[in-house]
Amino acid sequence: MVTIKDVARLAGVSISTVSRVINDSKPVSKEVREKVVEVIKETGYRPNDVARSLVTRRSYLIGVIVNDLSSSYVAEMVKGVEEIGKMYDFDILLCSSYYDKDAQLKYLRLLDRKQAEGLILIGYKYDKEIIESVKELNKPTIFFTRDLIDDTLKYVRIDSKSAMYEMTNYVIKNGHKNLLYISDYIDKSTYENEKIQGFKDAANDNEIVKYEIIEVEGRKYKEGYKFGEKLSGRDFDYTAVVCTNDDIAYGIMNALFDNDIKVPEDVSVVGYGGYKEGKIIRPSLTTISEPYYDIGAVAIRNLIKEIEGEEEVENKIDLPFTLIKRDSLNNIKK
Amino acid sequence: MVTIKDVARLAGVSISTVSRVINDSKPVSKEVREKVVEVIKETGYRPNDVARSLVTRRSYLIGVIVNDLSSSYVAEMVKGVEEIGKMYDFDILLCSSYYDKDAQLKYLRLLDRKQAEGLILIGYKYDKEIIESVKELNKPTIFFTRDLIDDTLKYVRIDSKSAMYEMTNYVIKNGHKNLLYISDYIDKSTYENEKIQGFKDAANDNEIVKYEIIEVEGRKYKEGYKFGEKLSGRDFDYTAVVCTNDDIAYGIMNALFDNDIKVPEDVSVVGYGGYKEGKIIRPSLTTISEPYYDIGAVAIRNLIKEIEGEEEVENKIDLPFTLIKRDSLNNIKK
DNA sequence: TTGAAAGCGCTACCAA
DNA sequence: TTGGTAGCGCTTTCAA
Repeated sequence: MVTIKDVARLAGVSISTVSRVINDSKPVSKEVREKVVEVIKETGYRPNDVARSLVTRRSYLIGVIVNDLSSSYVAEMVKGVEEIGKMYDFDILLCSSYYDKDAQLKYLRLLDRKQAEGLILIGYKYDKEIIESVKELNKPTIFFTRDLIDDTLKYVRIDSKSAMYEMTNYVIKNGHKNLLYISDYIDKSTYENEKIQGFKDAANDNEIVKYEIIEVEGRKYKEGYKFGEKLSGRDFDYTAVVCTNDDIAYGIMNALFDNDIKVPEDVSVVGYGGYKEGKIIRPSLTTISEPYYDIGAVAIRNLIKEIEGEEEVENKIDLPFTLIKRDSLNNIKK
Repeated sequence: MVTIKDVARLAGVSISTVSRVINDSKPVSKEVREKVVEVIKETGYRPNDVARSLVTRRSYLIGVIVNDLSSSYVAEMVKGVEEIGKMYDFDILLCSSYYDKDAQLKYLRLLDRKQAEGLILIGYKYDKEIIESVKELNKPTIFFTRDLIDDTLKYVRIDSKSAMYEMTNYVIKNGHKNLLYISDYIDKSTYENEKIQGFKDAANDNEIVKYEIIEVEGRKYKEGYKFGEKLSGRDFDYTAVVCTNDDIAYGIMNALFDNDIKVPEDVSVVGYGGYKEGKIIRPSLTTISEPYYDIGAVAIRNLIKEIEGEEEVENKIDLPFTLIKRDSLNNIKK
């Protein structure tokens, strides 16, 4: 391994000079610079960022803790984080905790020891202990989570109340008067509460609309499917099912399909999230698209701003959603 | 920021002693150890891994370069890499190149400067220049790619020839005698060549089977859909379509569905890959499952073995595939 | 414009 | 069992 010392010796200059040409930090005479550059080329010298980090106290590392990278929306967010991070010469240290609090704590410590300059936490909800640890670290941190329990933290988020309001309204405009809302956890996360509120508001704004809210245990495809089977087995007069997320919607749609109930002819189903599968599944899913890539991108952009001390950064950043109109919702207006 | 020096001073010992208790590297008397531990607790001291790296010449960093994290199979592999890596105290530096050669080169240099101890490259195919750069770095490296152009490199892979043989055979066993194989790039990657060979072998082993091979431009859903539409528009007498990957299969199935051609009643479709969507789509997709998580896990496990100099590691690691029998293939044997 | 030297926070050697 | 110290590879003063 060739070091700055070797280059200096071979070029017949001091290491200070070599440092100057590498970093372009101070004037160096043309001849000397050329000589140094030549030696660097010949030797294939590459500066050691670890040593550099030690003295500059900059790591250009940002720690990202996720629960599960195999959720497509998480991967999409991480992609946004990574790509925009690289634009500003920051690198991503990836940690996946698989919903385990102890793992999250461990990674927090790890990221601190590795001198990460900022943190991005992407997860369903965070324990108070995690929040405390994050605060202790005293590093720029941005959360993306479904449960906003601390107002002093920085979040990137979607206005899910408005989103669900708009979706519900769209369903009603399509002639639906008897709605079923499928929730994952009622009253256990701020995000879900907001969605339910948006749903209720839209329903209540229209007096002839009846609705019911049912909680399923979990928020994955499997639980959606299970509920869909239950629903198939009994008489119901809902004309539309509004799901709190796409995974549940897929599950319900498939269970209905497998039980010969036609979507959207017999009953409409809409989702929330805008996962990739929504356009592949048949009928394609009407849903709210959350801009996951952008969420990641905006999160890291703001984090870097804060790291660089550029300016005061917003604590809460709201990103726009999109209503994606596809085929799983029937227009039943006569 | 509290350093080892502060701890030493506060505990009234030398920094060597503090180092010893942190690392448990040499015997320290009980009383002294307790004192030091106490000071560490009080001050919240955390060792600086950057400084440690500099002197130990270990970074415990592994660089992972991918093309696109939003491919579900890539995310799945990275998840395997990350989780198993963490088990051995290695961290993942994530770089996503979006199919750009220059970005790949840049990340190779970056990872070198950051003192990454090993590299995992996940990509469709690699340019010779990339291969050269990788070799120059002289770091343990493992590839997962569709094009195995250099025998001296280390790969983790699937025996795709056998996999496609088995799939084709299974299709034939279900009574299909007129097959269409959809390839992405004929003769442009070793992996695709192997698949085609497996397909041909299976078809040729059975004299009454006719087949045709068609190349579509690209390997995504979109191209599959385009081809599916073309296919719908004309008369064909294939009874089964064997696709080189799941994305193309989804595209074809949906195009057929949208054109009122029923899968599998009118024509069967099978895929290759085992992406997550395959079990959500209706009819669910018969396909070959490649164990992406395991590929990542095995890759990093072997990389770490090599880094630790534990033993001689295999150059080529073949991982088992699984034939997933689902609903998109019809049994038409009479 | 250049060089010498201090020092970033730590490990590991040698001596006591 | 402990402490002193050299040094990892680099940046950055300070002086020349």
